[in-house]
Amino acid sequence: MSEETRRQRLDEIEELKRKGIEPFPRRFSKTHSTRMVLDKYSSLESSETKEEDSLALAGRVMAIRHHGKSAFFTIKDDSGRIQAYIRKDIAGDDAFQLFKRHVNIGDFVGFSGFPFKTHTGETSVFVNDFTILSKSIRTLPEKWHGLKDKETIYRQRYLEMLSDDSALKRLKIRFDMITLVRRFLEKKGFLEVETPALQFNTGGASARPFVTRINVFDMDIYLRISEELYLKRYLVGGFEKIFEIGKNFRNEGISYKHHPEFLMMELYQAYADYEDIMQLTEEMVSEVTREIVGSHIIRYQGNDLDFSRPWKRVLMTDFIKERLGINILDDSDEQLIAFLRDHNALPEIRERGHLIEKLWDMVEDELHDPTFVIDHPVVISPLAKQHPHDSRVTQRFELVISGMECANAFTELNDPVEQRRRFLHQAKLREAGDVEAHMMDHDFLKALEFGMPPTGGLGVGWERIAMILTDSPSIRDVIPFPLVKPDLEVPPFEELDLQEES
RNA sequence: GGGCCGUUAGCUCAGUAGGCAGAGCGGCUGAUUCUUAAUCAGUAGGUUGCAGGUUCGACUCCUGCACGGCCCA
Repeated sequence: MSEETRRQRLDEIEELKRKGIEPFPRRFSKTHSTRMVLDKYSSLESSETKEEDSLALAGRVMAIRHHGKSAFFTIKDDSGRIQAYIRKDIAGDDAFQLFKRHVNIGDFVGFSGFPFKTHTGETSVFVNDFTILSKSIRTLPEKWHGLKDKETIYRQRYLEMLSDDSALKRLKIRFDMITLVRRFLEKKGFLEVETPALQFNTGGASARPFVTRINVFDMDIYLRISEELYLKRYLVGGFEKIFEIGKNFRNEGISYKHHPEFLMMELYQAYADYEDIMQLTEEMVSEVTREIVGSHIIRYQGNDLDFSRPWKRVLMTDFIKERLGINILDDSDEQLIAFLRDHNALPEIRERGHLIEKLWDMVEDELHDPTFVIDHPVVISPLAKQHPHDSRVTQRFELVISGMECANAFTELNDPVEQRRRFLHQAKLREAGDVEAHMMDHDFLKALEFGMPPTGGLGVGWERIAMILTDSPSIRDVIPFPLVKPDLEVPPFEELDLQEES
């Protein structure tokens, strides 16, 4: 097993130290990335060398092809891979022996040399000096098939990153996307702010929170389930255009589109309504996807999604009526229950809001192209302002892409009396056993009573959009270190190594 | 929570009617000064996820558990 290989490498490290060679030196002066060399010297002719140009590169050894007194090897850095060629007569006996005897796949190395192109036309670096930068004592995943085991990929994502260039690219897209969002919002005059993640009263969404313990107060405290109620306090305080990008935590199931800890972006704009926010959302998501994918058509899991503007809008009430024949505003609770029972989808809690959510769940996945689902019923929207033409619904929209809720927004409820009424209704639901109902938040109500301007607000689950942009089937593919049950197996040899070698 | 599938060398995977556990990559030794999944010769490496059961004999059949995946709720 690899324990043998590991043993050999540990011995090798000792051997190097005895020879006065440091297996873990402190720094290396690198002048070029692999990308820079490939870009700069692609125009060389085959077999052409450019000895006058001096290069210093560093990276991880990914492949070695020994040829007696010479060898080709490939290194990888964060810009890509390049081939290097080391020859005894050029690099010298010491450097060549060091390479030949002591370098393995997985080691970090640094070398200087000059560019050349092989007979077969591959841009390479001819090594004239060589050093080890960090010895690896475990064997890397297989060079051709890479890492396939999902469990290992999730538990040891670094192995997927270092062995699968497309994994690196996928994760980079996720982070690039967030950078683009920040740039877009700054350009629009939004200020990035922060709100507490530890909250005694967590609200702003229908979800079960994580409970933890704060020792100085000897009290239970929650991890936030949304940023909403604190961001609105900024509006009360006088900020007009703000956003926050941060982790939220919901103590719920894990699925291809749910993860207990996820990245949420929320944005609030004073004096705007949901119509303004819809325009902003469409512009923002379009710009970000265009920058990353460069097309209005995005291939996702075998389907083409059309991001061409303007995006379709459907009334939630109409869409459910059209697909299921149920009118969520006019039909009675009994009619909704009967329908859900017939479809074996009756939720545990038979409150109207839950019935409507369930009916919506049944049709949500029929929307593929980006679609705004608008004007949700008041009963499922306790923080949204009512529609001026129909007090049973709110000025709210959800952006659905490929059956996933990617964004949620509304004209924010800023009437403290109405907000109190909504909270009271939620409190009743909680008392009746609805663990996801909103908590009464007196501090927030007090803030509202000082006056909050008319405001449009938005929440975006960018990780779901990242799934689409990277054609990933699961949200865990764009979360670098997803939650997995801890591996309780303790390696038996930890103590042994230290004792034996000191 | 339910159903289905998976777990064999560091990695990717074979395997048998229930009868000595295999290959490739990687490692080690040697040959090799333009290779590129380099090649050639040799070689080491296994608690077959864990615990029980059936059996003369279990990687294989049965039960339970753990972890993971997919689907459903």
